[in-house]
Amino acid sequence: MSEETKTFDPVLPEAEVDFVAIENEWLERWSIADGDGRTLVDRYLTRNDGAEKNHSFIDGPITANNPMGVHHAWGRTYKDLFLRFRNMQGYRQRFQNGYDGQGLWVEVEVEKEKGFGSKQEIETYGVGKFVTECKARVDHFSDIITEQSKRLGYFMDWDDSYHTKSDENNYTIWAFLKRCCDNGWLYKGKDVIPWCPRCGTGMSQHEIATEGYEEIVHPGFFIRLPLIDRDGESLLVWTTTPWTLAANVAAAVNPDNDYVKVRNTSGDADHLLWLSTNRLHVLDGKHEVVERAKGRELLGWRYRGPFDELEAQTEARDEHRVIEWGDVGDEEGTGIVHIAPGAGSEDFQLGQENGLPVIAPLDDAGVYVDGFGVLSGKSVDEVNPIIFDLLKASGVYYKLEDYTHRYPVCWRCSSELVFRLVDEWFISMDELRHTMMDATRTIEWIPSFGEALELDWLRNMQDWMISKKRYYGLALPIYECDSCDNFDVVGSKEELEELAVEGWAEFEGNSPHRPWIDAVKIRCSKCDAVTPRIKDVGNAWLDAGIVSFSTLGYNDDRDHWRDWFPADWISESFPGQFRNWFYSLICMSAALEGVAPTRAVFSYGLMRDELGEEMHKSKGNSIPFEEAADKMGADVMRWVFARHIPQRNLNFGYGVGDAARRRFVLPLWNIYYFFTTYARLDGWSPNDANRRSTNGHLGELDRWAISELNALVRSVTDDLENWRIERASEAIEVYVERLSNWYVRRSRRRFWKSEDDNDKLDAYNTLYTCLVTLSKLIAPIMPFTSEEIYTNLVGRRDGSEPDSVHLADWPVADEGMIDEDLGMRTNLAMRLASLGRSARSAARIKVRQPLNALIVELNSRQEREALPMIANQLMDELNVRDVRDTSESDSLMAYQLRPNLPVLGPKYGRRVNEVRSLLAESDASAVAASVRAGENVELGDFELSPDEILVDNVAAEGYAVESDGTYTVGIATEVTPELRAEGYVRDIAHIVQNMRKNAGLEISDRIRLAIDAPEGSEVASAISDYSDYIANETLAVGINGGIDEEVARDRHSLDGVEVEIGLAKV
RNA sequence: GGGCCCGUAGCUCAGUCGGUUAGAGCGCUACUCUGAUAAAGUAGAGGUCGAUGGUUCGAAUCCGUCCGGGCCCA
Repeated sequence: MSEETKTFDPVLPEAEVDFVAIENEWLERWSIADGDGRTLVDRYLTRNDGAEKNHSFIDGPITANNPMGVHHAWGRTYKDLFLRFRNMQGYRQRFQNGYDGQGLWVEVEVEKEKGFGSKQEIETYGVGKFVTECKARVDHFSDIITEQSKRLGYFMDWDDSYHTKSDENNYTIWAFLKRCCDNGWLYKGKDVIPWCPRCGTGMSQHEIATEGYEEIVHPGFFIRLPLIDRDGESLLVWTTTPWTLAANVAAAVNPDNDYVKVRNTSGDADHLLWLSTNRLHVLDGKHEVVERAKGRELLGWRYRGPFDELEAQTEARDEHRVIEWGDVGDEEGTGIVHIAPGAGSEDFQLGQENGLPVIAPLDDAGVYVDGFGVLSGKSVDEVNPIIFDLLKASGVYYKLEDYTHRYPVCWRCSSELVFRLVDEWFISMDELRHTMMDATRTIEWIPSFGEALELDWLRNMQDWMISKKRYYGLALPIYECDSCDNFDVVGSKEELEELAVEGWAEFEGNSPHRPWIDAVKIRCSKCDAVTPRIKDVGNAWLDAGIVSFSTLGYNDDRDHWRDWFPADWISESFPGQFRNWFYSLICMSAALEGVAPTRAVFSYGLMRDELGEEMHKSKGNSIPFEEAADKMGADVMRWVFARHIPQRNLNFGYGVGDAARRRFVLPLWNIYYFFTTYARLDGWSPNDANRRSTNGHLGELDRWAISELNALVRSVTDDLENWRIERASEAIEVYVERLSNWYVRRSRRRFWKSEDDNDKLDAYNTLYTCLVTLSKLIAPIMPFTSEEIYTNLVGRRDGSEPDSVHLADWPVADEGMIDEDLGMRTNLAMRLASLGRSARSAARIKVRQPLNALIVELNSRQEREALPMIANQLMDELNVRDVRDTSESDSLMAYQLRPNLPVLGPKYGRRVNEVRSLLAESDASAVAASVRAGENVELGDFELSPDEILVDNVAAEGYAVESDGTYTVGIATEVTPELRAEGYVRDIAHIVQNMRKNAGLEISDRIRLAIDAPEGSEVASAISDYSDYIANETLAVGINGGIDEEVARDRHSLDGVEVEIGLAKV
């Protein structure tokens, strides 16, 4: 096929184009294998395989527990677009997606499916079956997310996704834990954690913070704690959890607060009560204060506990005393707090600091253990009445009232949580903390406040509790000896095989999960006893934190690992990640290698609905990903994400999608549609002959478009290299807007009037270059639309260019094409044209009516010199015969003077105000003349140079004047008979154009015209004087030469003169 | 109690290394333009730039304090 016959495929106008259908077509085409069995995605992924330079990305694993929502699409868009950008730049990259698929979250969902309500039911069902189903669930949803991601246009090596449940991941964590153990960081400790008595499991702080609080009415229960060495005196304490009283060990006061001793003056005067000065209103009856004291004076006082007779109180019985705690407030209760270290998290901390005994009253089902008298064997939900009775009997009961507060509940079954003492395994942070903080400081945090957030967390973090008493998760390779106090940690599968003394055959062939792994036993390294693995599984953040090692072959290909570690960047939403993934990633990297796992962290905020409300399925305001993809399209969605400032929360919905479509996608498409429509009509294609400028040098407008394009390439590249995606996309949007509303609008006639073939070729060439380059710039953000445009313009015709925009090289700015002066004067032209239109509008003279002159007031010599170069554009744009600057027509303008503050301020300081008033009093036109002439101006004590005074035009005789504070234009308003005649002619041409369009004529159809105007009228003579012009404008081959088969006829009134026009197709 | 982010038009948000009359888009109103046409342009209406004190010739912008919203930690 010869070059001449190649043309672009027809393009649908925006009103008819179906972007979603285009996206689905591309998904299809991208997945079709070529002759070598490779799809376009394959070719994209391997594009830079031989490249020297690489750019390493490590994916934070997505929870494969449910289908992904639009909020995931947000984060995945960032990942995809930065990967695409670097791929086009030629960097060798890894395209490995990650799936998080171990831990309680998965268990919970499977339990829901099965209708399980407790751990017991899992045991009964069979741990093996249960774990197998957990794995199946993860596989199921990772498949779904993979398909969803493809729909988003996310190009990844989907067959190579890593899974945190994989053997490799689990065994690499073993190696990490072994290292921790060797360093002496791993230990077994106790902690009091929130616990669901019904489900029999602990809750992490994270699980509670997310959704686990409800308004609950509890007893607000006041009791007396009689003081041992102060007869008749008691501490008054208050609690909302009476069941914890049996575990009471101490009472806490704030040493800085004020306390009082009071006597009841209206009733029972026997008991003197101590409480906070600010809590006197909680007392029943009338009271008098008999003593005042600071909290610190109460410290050490011993008291009799409410349940001292219980066996469980043996250790604490003689220890009950008042201790200090700075967090005790006086906003609720009595200002004296009952402390039960075995039944409250803060109580436990305080107990540890004060060396208090710990009394743990509950078993894992929330039932009192032995040693609690009548309470033993009773559930925590049923003991309140018993406790009230017991304390009434012992005389310390004071009063009971209802108290409503927010209290943690189980996010699964809504049971009220209790706090329970458990054995857990920890990694000590004492030695790691500083390594981690140093590593954090080497990372570039985007946004920068991320560093402060991470450091804040690291400063305050406690030791990492890594164990969980559950079933499906990392099998902690800890073997705790029953016979002595030793424990061993196994660092690899091979090591385990070597150490195994029983159960290996049973385990072999299975993943290192419960229950299979539990069959294997080793010998205690200290006493030789046969030792089983502890039952606990690992904290899920171990699974995600290890991936900078496990996915890069740390254990078996160290060179490969070194090639890709540390990552150049990672990216996740920041809420939560500072104490989760970022934390665990940094922790494990610091522990194993003493360095940061990544050079940069790019993070972003939360997605909300369009009203700023949190998205919830139950609220009905969440948007399923598929629905959004079908309704707004992936590209529009991605553009919304790209335009958003990442660190801010994103209010997302169909409204913002539609705004992005109208603001950016449609204008871009319109340019593309316009270009291809005319190129097809003219048979223009980008062959070698057509791609050369036949004029030798391009005109002002073309050079501007190219100059701005190169400036755009430069800034977008810089922005993307520095993570400023919102600026890159904004710059592209601004460019497209100006290309559309200045370049194309100003150039339209060049495409459809063949007055100058060379000029027309320049226009095609220029717009072609702009569109092709734009398609590459938007390729990372909008993979579908860019591909559609690029392949039509380039991919299917030019063998020297890649056939897909996703295989194209990222454009490099040609600095030589960037002309700052040209940019300045085009901005000036746009500004002056806008002011000119405004002036016309104010004078109510439409643009179609030619006028004689536009006078402009400029601010610098540079601008005055530029004016002749943009005069033609202004004449055309504003339909005026002449453009002059005020230096040639002083008398037409009046002046107003303003001080140039940025110059004067630093020079004169507070005396600026004197200059201001002197200027106001001066002879404005005389000063303006001096400024214009470049002469200094003397005002009072000041001698001001021309650049220190700004001159505005405020009025003009016979001119419509507009000013924007920087520039002023005046447009001559006189309409001479000659100008009026030209106006009529343009009106008629316009009417005919509309008739052509309404009659359904093609743009290139020739016509015959019959125009009747009253004889002797100005309109009639204008028509005959300018018949050539009318014919040329409307593609008429004859006017008033008689017409056959008329297709349109219309009557119009021009200045009250009736004109009738008939039109026929040739 | 501590750390961090945010507060600008009816809505969504730019702007903030101090500078003259604080902007855009959407929405509303009027007018104009029209061979990209369900686009575009011009104008109007709409603001205590959260409050307050300070620094400065000059503060939406810098600093202090406070208020409100949010995230995290305790």
